[in-house]
Amino acid sequence: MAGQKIQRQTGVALWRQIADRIRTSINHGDFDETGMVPPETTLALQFGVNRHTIRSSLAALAQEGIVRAVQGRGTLIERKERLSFPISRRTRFSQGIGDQVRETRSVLLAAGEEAATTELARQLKIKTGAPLVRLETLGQADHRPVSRATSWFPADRFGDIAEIYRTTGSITKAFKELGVPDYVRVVTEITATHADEGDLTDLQLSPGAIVLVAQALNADLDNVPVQYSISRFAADRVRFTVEN
Amino acid sequence: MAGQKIQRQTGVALWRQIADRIRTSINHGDFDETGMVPPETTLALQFGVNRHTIRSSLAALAQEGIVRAVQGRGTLIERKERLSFPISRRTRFSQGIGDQVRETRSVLLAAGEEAATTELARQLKIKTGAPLVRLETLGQADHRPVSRATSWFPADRFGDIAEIYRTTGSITKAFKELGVPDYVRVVTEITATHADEGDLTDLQLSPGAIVLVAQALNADLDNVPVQYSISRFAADRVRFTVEN
DNA sequence: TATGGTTGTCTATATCAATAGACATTTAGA
DNA sequence: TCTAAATGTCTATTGATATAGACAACCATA
Repeated sequence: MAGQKIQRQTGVALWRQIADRIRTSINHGDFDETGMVPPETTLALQFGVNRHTIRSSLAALAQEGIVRAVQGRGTLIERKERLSFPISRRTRFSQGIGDQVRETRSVLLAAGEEAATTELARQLKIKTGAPLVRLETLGQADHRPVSRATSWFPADRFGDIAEIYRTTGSITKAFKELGVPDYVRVVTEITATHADEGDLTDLQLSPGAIVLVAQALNADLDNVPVQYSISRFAADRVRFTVEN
Repeated sequence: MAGQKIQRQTGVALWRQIADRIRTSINHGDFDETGMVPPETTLALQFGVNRHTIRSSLAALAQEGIVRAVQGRGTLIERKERLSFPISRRTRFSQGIGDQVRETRSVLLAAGEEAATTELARQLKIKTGAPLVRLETLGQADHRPVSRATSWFPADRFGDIAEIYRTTGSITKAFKELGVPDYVRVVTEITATHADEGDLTDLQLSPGAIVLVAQALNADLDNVPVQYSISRFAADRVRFTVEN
């Protein structure tokens, strides 16, 4: 556990800061030898806070299913994971993390049609107001939610993509059926922010958590934009890897 | 302002959540027409909180120099910025954002020698314990801190890099003097976390802020690793752009 | 100069966050 | 079976967070 001090009177409660730090340490493998978090009294000493504050932190982590406290023994680590998510010209959800998990799945949350806003039109190189298909999807790895994405497709070429996606569960396959045998990632923009209400429910996050936001543009092999998407990842579960 | 509700009893104070949201809206250009933040009473109504809570949020933003309240008129937007930071095979700090700001600068905070840890040795493809030069640098754009980085270089090839960097203020130039005419980014890992104490001081962040963390490996044209670095960016000031 | 809209300041109250201490309960191992 | 070490529970107190209401001070403008 790095010796960074925690911040007081910042609008972020100590128990939350400490919970975030312990979660990071778990993901980093700091406690792999024992498979347990250090005793509450030890942590309280390390962080310079009261034991009750540590208990609040561990309670939050237990709520997330990351640790489990056993009276008399200690606090066991139940789960640790931070998926490495490659971002490259050939970025696809399932491919990159396929070797890190047993099963990846993509679920359609919602679908609909809407007119292109100025921003979406600029990205997809179409006219403002042109019809778009919007898909809301949830990416899962081993039945754990990892990302939630909103994607827009030009409706003239991909009017039926929602239905095809619903049956195949794959954007790549849907594209193939609609005459796009292959596509590439043109650009990805990455930002970070606090989790909103949708993130909390869809990604099963605890409030105050951080999400990584990736805005991506995909194009077919003729360099014509086919998909613009905004994906939100649980920051403590993934890591983006940019291979150049 | 997006209609996301704010979270109560999460360990993150309401005033901080709201401050983050307002800052994002400012950066997004939501208030560009008036150049002002909506009145406190309006914001209180929108977020469903007391006016005093909004005042706490605006006070925090004023502390950051983002807004300035004027009695009788309203709260003026003083500054908005979110630099787009390209990540590519030829990523350098100054080049990518050069057209977005008037001046970029890099300052040496500290330098020293240390032995390679297992992790650093693996990245740089050298032996564990081999001597490394460590540089702590601060990247600035128009005199505003944007990123703080820790870099490691194999000492056998780059033993004098600290001194050369101190005079030139450029890694690229230092490499050139040491016989590396060109170098490329091999891989970049991107994560996000809360700001630590060093971030607060060096990046002039308010506590609880988010930082984007980029761990990067650079290699020379023979594909020999020359630099491993961990950079921390103020998440509300930058956006990573991955061109593929 | 009168008015409406805005920020600034004050008091009061309730709840959350954090500390402090004491003791019970459970487990593993000597 | 005793003991040490760990988590579980309880009470009490302090400071930060949030709400509520009232009013002052200031600005732009009709």
